[in-house]
Amino acid sequence: MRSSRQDTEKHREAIIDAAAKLVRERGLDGVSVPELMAEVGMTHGGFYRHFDSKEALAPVAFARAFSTVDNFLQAAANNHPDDQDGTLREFFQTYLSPKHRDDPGTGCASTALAGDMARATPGAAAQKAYVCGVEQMVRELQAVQGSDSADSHQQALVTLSTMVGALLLSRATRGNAISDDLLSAALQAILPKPD
Amino acid sequence: MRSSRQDTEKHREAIIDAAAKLVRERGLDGVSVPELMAEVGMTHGGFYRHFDSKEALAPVAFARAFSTVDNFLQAAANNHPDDQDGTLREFFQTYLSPKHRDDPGTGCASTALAGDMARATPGAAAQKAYVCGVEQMVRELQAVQGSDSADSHQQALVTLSTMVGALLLSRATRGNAISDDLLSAALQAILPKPD
DNA sequence: TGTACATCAGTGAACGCGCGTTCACTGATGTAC
DNA sequence: TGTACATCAGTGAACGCGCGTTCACTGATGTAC
Repeated sequence: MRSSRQDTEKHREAIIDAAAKLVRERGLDGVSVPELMAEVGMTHGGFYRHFDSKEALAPVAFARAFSTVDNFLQAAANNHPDDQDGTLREFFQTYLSPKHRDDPGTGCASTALAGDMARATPGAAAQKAYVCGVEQMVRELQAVQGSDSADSHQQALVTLSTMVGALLLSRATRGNAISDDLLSAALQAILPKPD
Repeated sequence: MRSSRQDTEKHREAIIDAAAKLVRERGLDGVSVPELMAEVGMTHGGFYRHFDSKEALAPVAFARAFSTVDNFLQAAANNHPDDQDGTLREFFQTYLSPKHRDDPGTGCASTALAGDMARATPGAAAQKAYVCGVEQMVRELQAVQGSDSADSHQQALVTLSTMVGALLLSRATRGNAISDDLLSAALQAILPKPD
């Protein structure tokens, strides 16, 4: 029954990947250990060979969850080399799309986990991972959005707030007209103005 | 042991008030029936004289939770009669304050419940109450913020998104420098420009 | 390279716990006369 | 207004359930020689 070291590492990665997805979809409390392990085709007992507790998994899963949104921005940047406006445009359009709204499991962790972190114990490892992810997202946004003005940090914070707020409200109101309106209104507001 | 009709109604209101507060602090899943009833000085069994189930309480508690933020705007309006800019200024300052961040139980329901509703079953009674509350908040914001332009509805949606996003991210990053920065950056961005 | 043995990844039954909910019971309230 | 009785708000023990976690066990993997 014992797995090889390679398989063990693969299993650990699979657990983290599954947790990163499920945690964004349902929150940490919404994912049980048996359920998580079933997702990767194992039984619950094995979980504790990889993590001391469910709590110990949280920061690792959160950090993994944040790596997805990086891909959003990087993909946009790759599609528009040396074109910051084009990069931003694609990034914003992807972020504030019905597709992203309807698929939180593969989407932005800042938005998906914000509600949980707002209630988490400040200073816990999970929150540290979350704050780290948000700060990195602000830095990346700031770098692409404009290093020209002195208040580019503030600008990035505002843009992120609008994005997170619109996406979360859009998810929360899904099935109603206002859900789409929130996405398109926010997109209009943050899209770089054409010259 | 039987309560009078007056007392019964008082108890029901106390349960709803307590639920409206606790649900904003910890989410619906974070509040147990025994805990809720203890908050109003009763035992859990009596809960089911007032509500068929915990699920049936949710929309009622949510609707109650939304009445608080109305007071934010109305209080600001009362302090600045016939002064929309002054009203908005006070409203935004109150909303994006460390005090509001640190006290979700008495604060805006749109923000406090957004994370839970993003994961709720669309169309459920709880979500209907939430959507209703958000729509009313947009309407009120639109009325105060400016009926001059044709896209005042869009403007209200964007402002709400920024407010909700900034407040939620600020809560989620509490204890870190970025938490205060998010509030002040968003406040700067949405405050009406002095003439 | 083969062999003997220790290691340990994963299994699944079992634990204590708190949850939402039920229900027999109590006794003050409300009603009928 | 008084009295007899039905009603029903609230109590608290008890239910089944799923949770996080533990642990004896299995047997393939890794290691020592």
